[in-house]
Amino acid sequence: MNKPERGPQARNREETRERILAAAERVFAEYGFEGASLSRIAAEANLPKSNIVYYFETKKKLYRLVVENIFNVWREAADAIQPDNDPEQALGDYIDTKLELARQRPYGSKVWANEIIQRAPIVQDYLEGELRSWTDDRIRVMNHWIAEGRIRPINPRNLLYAIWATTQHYADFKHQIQTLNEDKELSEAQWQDTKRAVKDILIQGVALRSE
Amino acid sequence: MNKPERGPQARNREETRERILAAAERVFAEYGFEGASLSRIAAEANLPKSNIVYYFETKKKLYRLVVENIFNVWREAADAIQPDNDPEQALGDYIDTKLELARQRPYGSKVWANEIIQRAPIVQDYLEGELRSWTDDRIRVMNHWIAEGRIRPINPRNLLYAIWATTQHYADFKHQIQTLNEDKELSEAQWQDTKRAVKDILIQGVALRSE
DNA sequence: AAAAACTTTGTCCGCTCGGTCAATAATTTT
DNA sequence: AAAATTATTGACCGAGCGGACAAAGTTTTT
Repeated sequence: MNKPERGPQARNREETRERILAAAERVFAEYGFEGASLSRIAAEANLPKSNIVYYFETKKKLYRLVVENIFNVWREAADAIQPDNDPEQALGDYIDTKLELARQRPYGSKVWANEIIQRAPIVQDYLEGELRSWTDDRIRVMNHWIAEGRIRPINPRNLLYAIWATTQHYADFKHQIQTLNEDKELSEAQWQDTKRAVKDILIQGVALRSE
Repeated sequence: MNKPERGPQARNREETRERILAAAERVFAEYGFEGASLSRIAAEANLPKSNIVYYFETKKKLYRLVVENIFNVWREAADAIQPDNDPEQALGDYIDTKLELARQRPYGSKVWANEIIQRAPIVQDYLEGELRSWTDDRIRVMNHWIAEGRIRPINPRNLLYAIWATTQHYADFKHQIQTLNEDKELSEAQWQDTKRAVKDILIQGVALRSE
């Protein structure tokens, strides 16, 4: 009856699950939910297809886990958006972290984008629950900043969307950016440039003119 | 031999093609290239599947036309980005037009997003040809503006990406925005707000501080 | 009005899909 | 070491896929 004794089997089980999840993130990102096939995911993970089904039961359940993963990562990135923090600093940190995630986890971002483009057929409940309350919290903070005259009175919702759009663009449209960069990945220096430019544009957009 | 006499047949032919293209835009947008099926497109267009094949031969060719359509619409939207125009006016107009397109042609935008997310398996040649030269032209204009000290010295490429990302976000992530808006479509007033806010953020981001 | 060209549509095909299942192998519990 | 549990895998299934094709209907050209 006692399972959680973490024998070699349990460890391997977790490793295999992670490997499948990583493969699934890549494949879902590049083909969308319907376009991704279990056999492609299996090939990517170097496992037979039946093994995937054994661990995750259905394609839909596997997909949901992938989507929830990226959402949770993003959620943590906004930790700095708190009433008492300096707005420009907090938003700058948020943008930095978000861009870093676009760089490190582009597949997750693409899966999310795909799911939303297709009108969230699988995770709509997530949007109406966790995403909505999380977003409302951040907007409340930004309204607080505006009330205190610490940033320009810009609709926080549109500001938030601008941040999301701009940062995630570097993941979702990575291929286009690369093509427009002579087919080369962005260099370290270009990433630094990008972070500076994005913050520059967006932060100056909300900063008080008097500064 | 003479065909272009535009009899009732020719007119009907064009109507049918347009109906299929419109249906295909919607279906490709919501399911991606692989997820979209010819039978779904056919059902959406109220035609038998064979008819689609008759007019467009293959799914791929039909898809390409859909993608080229939206690209051409977007291309025209940037007409105002010319060296002699006022930068803030020109960029503001571009943003306005781009947002209006996000509102009126969300499906086209979604198809484009899907194609890029999936690394442009069908239209890569387009990216390397028309998109690249078009983009370089705009960047040249913006560098000209910077050299003349008419906008802040922000990397034009990042600025362009910020504009694309932010405007297209309102099409591609329309469903998410709607969910965060109490499941209601944006009202006319909200669209006006959005246009103002987006321009406010991005234009203030490039505007000279001295103004 | 006969012939030619174009359009519409139903049927059919080989293939891949998500998922089931049973056989087997490996590990853990008794 | 026997029994029970967990993990791995190949064979298989009905369904839907993109597309080929031929028959029938319509329009245009002779």
